[in-house]
Amino acid sequence: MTVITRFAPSPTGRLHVGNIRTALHNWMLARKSGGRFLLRIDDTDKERSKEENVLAIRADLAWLGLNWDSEERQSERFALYEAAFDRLLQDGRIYRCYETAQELDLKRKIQLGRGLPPIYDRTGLSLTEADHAGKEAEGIAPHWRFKLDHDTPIEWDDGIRGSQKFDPSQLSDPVIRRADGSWLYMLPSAVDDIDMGVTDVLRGEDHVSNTAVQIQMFTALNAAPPRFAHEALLVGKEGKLSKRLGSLGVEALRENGVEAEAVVAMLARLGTSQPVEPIADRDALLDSFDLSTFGRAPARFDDAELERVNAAIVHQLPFAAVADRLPEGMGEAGWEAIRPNLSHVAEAGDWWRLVTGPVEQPEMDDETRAFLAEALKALDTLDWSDTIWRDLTSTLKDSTGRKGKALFLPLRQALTGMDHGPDMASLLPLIGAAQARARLKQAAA
RNA sequence: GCGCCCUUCGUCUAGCGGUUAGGACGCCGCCCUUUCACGGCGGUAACACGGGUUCGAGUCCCGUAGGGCGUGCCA
Repeated sequence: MTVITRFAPSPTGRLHVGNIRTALHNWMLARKSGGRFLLRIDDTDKERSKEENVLAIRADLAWLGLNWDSEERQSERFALYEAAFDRLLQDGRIYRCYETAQELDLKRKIQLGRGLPPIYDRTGLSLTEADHAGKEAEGIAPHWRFKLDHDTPIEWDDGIRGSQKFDPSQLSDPVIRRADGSWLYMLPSAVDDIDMGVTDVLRGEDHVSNTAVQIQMFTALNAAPPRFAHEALLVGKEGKLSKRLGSLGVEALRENGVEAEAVVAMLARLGTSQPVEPIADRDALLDSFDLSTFGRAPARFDDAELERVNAAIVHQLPFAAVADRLPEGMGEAGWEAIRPNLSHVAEAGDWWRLVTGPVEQPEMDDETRAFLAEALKALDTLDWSDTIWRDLTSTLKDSTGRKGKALFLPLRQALTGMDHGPDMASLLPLIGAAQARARLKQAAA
């Protein structure tokens, strides 16, 4: 059977590392077996859903290379939810309630005060038709709850957490629809998973009790539940990295010059028993993807580690992958000479300036200037080639007797203006004969 | 408060009754490099605590401490 997974963000904000990780794992789960990966925009909440966020979510996923096979929007699927709602209503699995948010809050506080779990007391279930008529006469519309079947224990084999068991009587009947007719997450999600043929639901462990409830919804709708897997959440230094308070957004990562491949490589394996490695090859990552390697303890996300992975990824990037982000005129040879000194692609320009100039040379003493004049003369006797640095230094070594630092440091300083940087052997051919002469001349003067 | 999950080097983790407690990243050192970086090699470093069970416990049980999640007319 074809694996079908989905990523279902609500467009109430932008994606952050926690979201991305879940999206990535779902993408991997599908792609690994040639299955389908769906993007479902959970925008049932008109108030909080913003179109700009939908755009941003698409852009962020695209940037990460998490392509999706189809996109759906819950706001366009209300008819489906309506039908499921009617059916459940017919079957007596939905009932009307009238408590206000404040009343419910109070009830919970009282239960908590008594040391009891804050479970909805099902007052709505015992209302008579006369009660309902009375509310209607008062102009008070009901909100709706799904009635859990207390007699059937809930069980599933979680792809990460193993065997799970829930006693439905320890769960509140969830509100699935507000008085104004708008939908809450629970039912639409289950209905969509059925309708879209989702086979595997992989989400954060903050959803485990939702899964318990939704399994009863699947059953009530006469559908087989998908496979479920709940991954441990990521935590940061400050504590949790929740979807609400998430600090690290994709846009921030991008602005900081982090490569998409670095984000993917790190998030793919963080919290699994496989080491986080700078793997830029998606297929290699896919091959090693395995839910059984996922840990059950929250993993710490460290942005310093992401930076390290990023640097390692940058060192592997081929010229073609970055050509459009490099300074004007910087070819493949330039990229390969400079690449090992970078932690971000954007820094390429800083080093490239050593080639294009102008360079600012440090103060030289008389003796050094004399040596550089000697170097200029030596340069004129040599054929300019890719081995020019070696030719020049060995010639000077013989003629001046200088060696080591005394030999190469003045040359590096005169030629690049700096006392460290990329390998001179690959840099000097890029600087070119004319510029090299000009710089030596200037330094020797 | 209650429920579920979790706790092994600094970090991510392997381990599924008998191990010199393994790997990866970091860190330290060495090599390479006439610089820095890259790369190569080596080293450092851990079973949260207290009780059990057992010939034997990182591994099983109970408790304590600590952490995560849930307990929403959020998703």
